Amino acid sequence: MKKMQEQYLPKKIEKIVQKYWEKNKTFKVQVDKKKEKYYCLAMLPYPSGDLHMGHVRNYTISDVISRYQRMLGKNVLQPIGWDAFGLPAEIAAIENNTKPEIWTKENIQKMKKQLKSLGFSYDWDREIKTCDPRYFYWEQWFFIQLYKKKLVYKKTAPVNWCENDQTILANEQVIKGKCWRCNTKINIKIIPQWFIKITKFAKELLKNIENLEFWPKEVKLMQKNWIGRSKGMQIIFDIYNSANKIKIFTKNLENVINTNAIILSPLHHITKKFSNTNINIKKFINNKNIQLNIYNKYKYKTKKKIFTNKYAINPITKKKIPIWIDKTINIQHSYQTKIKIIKYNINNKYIKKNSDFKSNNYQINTITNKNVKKKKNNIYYKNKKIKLSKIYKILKLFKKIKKKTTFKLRDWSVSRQRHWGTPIPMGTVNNKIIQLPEKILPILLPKNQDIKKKNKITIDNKKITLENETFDTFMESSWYHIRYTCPNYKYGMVEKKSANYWLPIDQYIGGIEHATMHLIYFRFYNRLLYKLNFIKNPEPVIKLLCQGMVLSDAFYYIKNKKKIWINKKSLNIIHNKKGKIIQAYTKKKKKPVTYAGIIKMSKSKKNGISPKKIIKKYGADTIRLFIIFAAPPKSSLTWNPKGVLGIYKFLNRFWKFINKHYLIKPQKTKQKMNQKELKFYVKLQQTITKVTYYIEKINKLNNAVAQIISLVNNLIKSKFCHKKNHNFIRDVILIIIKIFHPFIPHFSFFVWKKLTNKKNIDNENWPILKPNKKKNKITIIIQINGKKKKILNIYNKKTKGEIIHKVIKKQNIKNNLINKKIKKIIYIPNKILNFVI
RNA sequence: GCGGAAGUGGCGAAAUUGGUAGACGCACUAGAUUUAGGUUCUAGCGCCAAAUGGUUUGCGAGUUCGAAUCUCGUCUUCCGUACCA
Repeated sequence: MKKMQEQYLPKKIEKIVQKYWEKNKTFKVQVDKKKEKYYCLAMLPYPSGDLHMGHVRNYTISDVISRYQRMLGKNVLQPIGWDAFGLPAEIAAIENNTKPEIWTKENIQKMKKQLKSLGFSYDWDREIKTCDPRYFYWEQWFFIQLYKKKLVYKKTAPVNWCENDQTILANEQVIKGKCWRCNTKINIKIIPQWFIKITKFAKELLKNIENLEFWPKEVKLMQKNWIGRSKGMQIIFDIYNSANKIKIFTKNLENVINTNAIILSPLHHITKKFSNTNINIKKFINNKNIQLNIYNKYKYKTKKKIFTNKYAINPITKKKIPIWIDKTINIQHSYQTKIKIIKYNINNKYIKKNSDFKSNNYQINTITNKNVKKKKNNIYYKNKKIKLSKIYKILKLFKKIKKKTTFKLRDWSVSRQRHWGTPIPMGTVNNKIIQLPEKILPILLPKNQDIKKKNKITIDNKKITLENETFDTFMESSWYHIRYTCPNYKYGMVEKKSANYWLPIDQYIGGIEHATMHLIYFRFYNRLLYKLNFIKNPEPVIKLLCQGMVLSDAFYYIKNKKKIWINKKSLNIIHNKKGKIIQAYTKKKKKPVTYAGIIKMSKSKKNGISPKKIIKKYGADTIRLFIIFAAPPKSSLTWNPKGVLGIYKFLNRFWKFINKHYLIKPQKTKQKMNQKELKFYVKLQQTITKVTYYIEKINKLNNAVAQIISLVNNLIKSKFCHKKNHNFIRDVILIIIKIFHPFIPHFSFFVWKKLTNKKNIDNENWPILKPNKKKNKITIIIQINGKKKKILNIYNKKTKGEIIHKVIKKQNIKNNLINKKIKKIIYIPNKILNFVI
């Protein structure tokens, strides 16, 4: 037996272990029908440069779960790849005077190396790069299939337009209504774009949310609201002195009676008609004055609303209702749904501010919670009681009303006016749209990076003008989970045999920010592939885990009215006695800075911590263990350098402790456990049960680690370490190492090899210990009016009467009960005894 | 604006889902060991109080024998809001 290093040297051991895994392809998996499969997937990273802490967290959680499932004897698939197309590559290419593909490739190389240094158990043979033609080939092919099925179409839609740069901007590139580069005011441009008919599946996507048993309820709720089904009625309003009509959707007829204004979006077709005869409206709704995505009404500095001088006629009350145009109505939304009714509440700001509403003085019944029930089926108009059902019948007779169900969900716009993306496999011949023949796929990216130029090809003597736009990158990330099951399959999009075996994903892990968009597209795309008979499951994911963000301290000072962010390292920070930051100033110039609190790690705020440096200093196992231990996966995590050091010290202690005991050869004779050992054995058994529960049932990995750390510290401090029964300690260490393995795989790999002198821990099973029967100690809390007064330990079952009898003899209970009348005694067996006085 | 979530010591957090609030760890304090730092070990540690004890889960009400947990109101922070990924 070789002597183990006294010192814990993670750098050395981690390299050895990682090389072993790589050489032996330990985590390569294949279809094996004899084994139960487990597909564990973390959302694929965008190759932005270096790995950041958010990645480390996401992939560590995924790896812990994968390794745990592997120890349960399952065939675990944990793949990784790169979401390689996207806007940042184009921006970086311009800034660094390079090409997006070169920048992306370099980043992938860097980040791959960093991922490997963290010891994640990926099947690297399945690595996918979405910018690889072998990948997007099938995306283009599938789009053509959808086109054939009439599930895609082209229509006009608004985009952000910068007049100065003559480019279309992403929402992110618009800051406070201005271009982020040249500060020009942004306006909208309406251009033709490709759409996928996700709305056709709105009902199904909504209904199936109920079947997602192991998804977080907040995600399900957000998706429900995003799809936004509402059942109601469509009512037709005539326009006064005009042949035009306005269709209105409402859930409640009462609202219509009380309506005192109709508000149109600037892009509504009626608005356009009005603008033809009214210069003021024309000026007001000029594209230059309208912006996309205004969430808050008060962001517009200029006039937000304009009265059209037109009135609609309320089909119920026959009153004239003023029609207004409001720029702050979400354009994207109202572009389709067309109309909005103002609320009937008399306190509404619209009514208070605008006299036009006031002049329209018919009776308004403000509804309060109290009288809403009474009025449910009736309304009061001019003090007369009218049945709602009667109104409905009359309106229906005149064809002014019909039942309607609407959805908030809009069709998926997939066109992007970008170079660095999957080319859309469509074209035009003599201005007529055609799909490209499948035989010429994949359509590669044009060498010419200028998006404004259209390329032409000749096929079968036809001159085809190619679509110069590319797909939304959500397209790539919507089906990668399927391609991972057959990444190198040449004869089709999906190899059914592998897909049927591996899918659906058993555990999917990613940030909560993807709760609606990505995860809805993901479900939608999976459903499409299911409908077209490529895969067997309509839903992609059984269990979903959404992890929080990684935060850290941030500091800034003000220069020229701008915040200049500064890294913690170049500051002297003064804490108060209790450790709170009270002051900070720069090391060099002693300039005071402002503490911005604990915020999301980002390059721009200069508060990022490089995982690379931490790995170099303390090793992968330390960073893995810390990031899991520091916070529950769901909540955000604050980076604490001292906490990392604490974990490192802990691993050191554990390493040295093992070193002390493994050197002793196992004893041949079996010995019985003594009392202390038996007690520890019970704790070990309980710990395994808890750790299993925390990992598998509630994903509270931080609690699992807390349990193990506590157990190890208990072991190190225990007095039986130097007793004769070395076998006991050896056995205990081996079991602890097993349950610790998913978290610190290098550490455990090395220790296991040394202790067992043969085997590989990667093939070990999760330990199960039989509970050791012990005398049952029962703790009963004695309360007076629900407040704890005493803790009573009993060893044999006792009746309520016996316990009360015993308790009221105790001095402090006696004191509390003197001269008091006991109203009630509540007894919950083996738990609580509460005197109500 | 709309949708979702969170708020517990100096800090990260725990609380078996309505039943001992603060497990586990960091930081801090005191002592021991030590070679300067670090390491390691022992003890203490929500707040008030010398102490019996009292009081504490953003704030304000309510339900209950009993509330961090349920209900209503309110404040703050974070995520998303359809072209960042």
